[in-house]
Amino acid sequence: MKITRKGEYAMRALVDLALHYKKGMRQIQDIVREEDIPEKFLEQILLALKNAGFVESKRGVGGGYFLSNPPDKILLGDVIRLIDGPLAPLDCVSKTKHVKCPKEITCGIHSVMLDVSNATAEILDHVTLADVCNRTKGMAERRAEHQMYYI
Amino acid sequence: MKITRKGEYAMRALVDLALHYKKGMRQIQDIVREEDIPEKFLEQILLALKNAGFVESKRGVGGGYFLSNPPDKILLGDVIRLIDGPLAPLDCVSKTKHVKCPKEITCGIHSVMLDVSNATAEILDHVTLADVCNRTKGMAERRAEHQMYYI
DNA sequence: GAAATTTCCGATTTGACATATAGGAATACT
DNA sequence: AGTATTCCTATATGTCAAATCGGAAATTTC
Ligand code: FES
Ligand code: FES
Repeated sequence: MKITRKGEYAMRALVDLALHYKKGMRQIQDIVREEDIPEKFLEQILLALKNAGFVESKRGVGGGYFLSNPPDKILLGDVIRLIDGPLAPLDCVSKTKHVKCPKEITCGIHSVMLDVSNATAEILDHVTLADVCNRTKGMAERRAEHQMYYI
Repeated sequence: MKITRKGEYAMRALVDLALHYKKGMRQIQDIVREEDIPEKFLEQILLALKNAGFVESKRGVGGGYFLSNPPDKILLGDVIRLIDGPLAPLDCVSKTKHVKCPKEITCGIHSVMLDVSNATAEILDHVTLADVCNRTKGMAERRAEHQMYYI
């Protein structure tokens, strides 16, 4: 699983929306300013996220985007699967797999990559947008504490 | 970390060499026949593996390739890093990283991806070529047992 | 020492895909 | 009507994966 810019932008945008959950609409421009993402590219991404049901939107003046569900109900793994495809590092390990290795049934490499794939999914399918926000907050606080020693 | 064909071929070739460790030279043609890999492509790959010290070679009649070290001393993680680059799913998490997220220092996504990266490395930096061979053997045996019920 | 075999090495090709950008249509508010 | 905002499709651009080509260098064999 390689996470592309598109996937990274999608996650960053969703985290941004999570931080503003239940605080009204959030417009593309707002997210662009906050996250430094190419506007037209983000437009495409939000559209995909909308079609997949992660976010909803409203057009016209005062419109914008907002999460369809609470941040603690959105798994990072699902976002990545939508934007960047399977979590598995090798196609032969993912569901929509093509047989590539001539001896797949007894392929040790396949077996190892299955382990990797499961370990990755185990993490990404348990981390929610809310968790990401909390991590960010925790890191910022711990950093602030450290700063205090130098005041 | 996305594993490319090149990386997959590299691993398959090394496993093939591991299975013939201390049994003399193994020529490109032999590996091609056994593993169904494009010959000229495999040539490039073996050359890279040789320059990195994983294999050694001998030219001319009766020449070929062989592992520089015993199969239980070669880690899958090192092979993948050489051929396909960092194990991390995002560049900002790898050593040779470029700052991409504007708030990297307190980025929750970064933190999660670091976990993923570490989990992946934990597996791939403990699996050797010998382990892969054993897994293959184990799978084949278990499969053979199953077959017996149908005889 | 000529011929056959095998690895070594750089250049080139091809197609796919990542990363956008452009331009306008549709919708909603004032 | 006019403005703001999302929606949608098409197009451009560059990079890289995946291979192919052609010959040079080394080694053995005869
Ligand atoms: S089955 Fe995927 S590498 Fe063998
Ligand atoms: S630091 Fe990599 S996504 Fe934020």
